[in-house]
Amino acid sequence: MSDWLPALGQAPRRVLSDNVLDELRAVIVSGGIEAGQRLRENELASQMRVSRGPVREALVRLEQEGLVVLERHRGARVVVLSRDDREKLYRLRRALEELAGEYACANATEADFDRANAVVEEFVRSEDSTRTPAAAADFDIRFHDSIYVAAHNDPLYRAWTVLRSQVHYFMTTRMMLRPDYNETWEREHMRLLELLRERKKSPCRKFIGLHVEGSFRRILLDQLPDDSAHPAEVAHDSR
Amino acid sequence: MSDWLPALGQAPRRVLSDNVLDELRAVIVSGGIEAGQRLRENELASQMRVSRGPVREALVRLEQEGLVVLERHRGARVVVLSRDDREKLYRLRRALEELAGEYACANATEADFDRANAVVEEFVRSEDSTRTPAAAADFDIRFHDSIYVAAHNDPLYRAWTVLRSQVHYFMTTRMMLRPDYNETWEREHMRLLELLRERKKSPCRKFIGLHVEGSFRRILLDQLPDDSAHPAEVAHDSR
DNA sequence: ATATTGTAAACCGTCAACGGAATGCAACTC
DNA sequence: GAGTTGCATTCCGTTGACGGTTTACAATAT
Repeated sequence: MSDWLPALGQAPRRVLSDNVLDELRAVIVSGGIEAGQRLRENELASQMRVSRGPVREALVRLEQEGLVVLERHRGARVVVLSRDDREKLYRLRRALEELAGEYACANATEADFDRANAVVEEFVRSEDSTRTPAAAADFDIRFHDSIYVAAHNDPLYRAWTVLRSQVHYFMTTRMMLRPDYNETWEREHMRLLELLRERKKSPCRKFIGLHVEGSFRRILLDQLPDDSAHPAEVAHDSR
Repeated sequence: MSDWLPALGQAPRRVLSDNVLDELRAVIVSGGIEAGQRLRENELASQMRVSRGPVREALVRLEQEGLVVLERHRGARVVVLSRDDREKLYRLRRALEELAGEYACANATEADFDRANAVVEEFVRSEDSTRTPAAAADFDIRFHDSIYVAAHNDPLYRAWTVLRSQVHYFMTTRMMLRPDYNETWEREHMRLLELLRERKKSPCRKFIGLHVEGSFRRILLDQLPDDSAHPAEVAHDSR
């Protein structure tokens, strides 16, 4: 076997359902579809110029990610997260991410840190005008995802996968960009990277706990006290 | 609307892929298929007398549960868990279950406790001769699942779903039934139920942490020091 | 004999059509 | 007129077939 070639990474082996999945997820987490709205297989399929097969597969995966709720013979709806769900979500996220921090301290490589750092730098370089809530949420998810990757912990990453899209969705739809958002974001995430590089588990865990809780509180406090912002709910079909 | 009927629970609305999923999961977690073995869609479909559609859907769900690994154009294999994976799995399970205990203290109803208790009683009533590793693992999973149910925490339950089958699989394939297994199992789980009924979060968290860690250690210590028990691994197709 | 290339079979991804369940609306009853 | 029942439409679950990728094997060259 000859391996003298300049390490060309393996060719991407994507299939239609992968694209459908990515497209649907992107649209939903960016707030492009109202919560509770029905997702008709035929509609999605014809709109994306594919058959219903790949769409069905993507919907099953989206259900696993918690973005979509499937009911037998009744079709799919975009998930509706109650305030209670969101609190539980963040409490769980905190527990997972504290663990991720510890594992990252133990297992992260320089390449891992570089990838995480690249996200921060891309955020800093990005134009102010592009800083919509959706864009900011994207950056945040990408950074924290890179921490889970750096943990090199498969079961943990799979658990994060179950929360990630819901967190992303939640952030996009409820984030308010305060004036000090950019500065705070940059500072906290760079500090976290420093702590990880020092590979001291306990301080990492504490910082991450505070960071996750803080971001949740910031998002919540900018909002109305209850769910009155979501008056539509499920209700009768709104086509 | 008349609702005078004696509360007959909603009819089960199952479809073929549900049955395929349950059947496949049951076979895999009971150790009926070797780790790393290929799962051919055609083979499964014809054996279960369904078309490939429901099989494909079940396989996607099994991948989400971590029991199966899908590779594009290459098909599905039963997952192979390394010792490292198993350690990470149990560390994560511990974190989740500690959380579940706290939430169960806050949210569990009497009906929840009854259901959990029913599992313990069924275990006690069961014949000694039926206590195979697979049967014991079933009981254990059922009990702990009822704790997660009692927590009334959807995101947490979904995270548990991602681990449950792997834990189940792990327990079945590696458990040794020591002479004192029955007594220990009964005692520890009844004690846990007591603590939950007292609704004191901190003692619950501590007990659950020790319980999960203890069961992991018991399983591991009865085994060989490394993975030499799994010599097959992936390797070339063994049909 | 070893390594490489060509070839055929096996298998997966996708599609389109069929049958059945669910939903909404109209007709009907009381 | 309020509530119920029947009906038609819509949509989902399932199937079988087709095309492309992968894998295993045989043929060829070195």
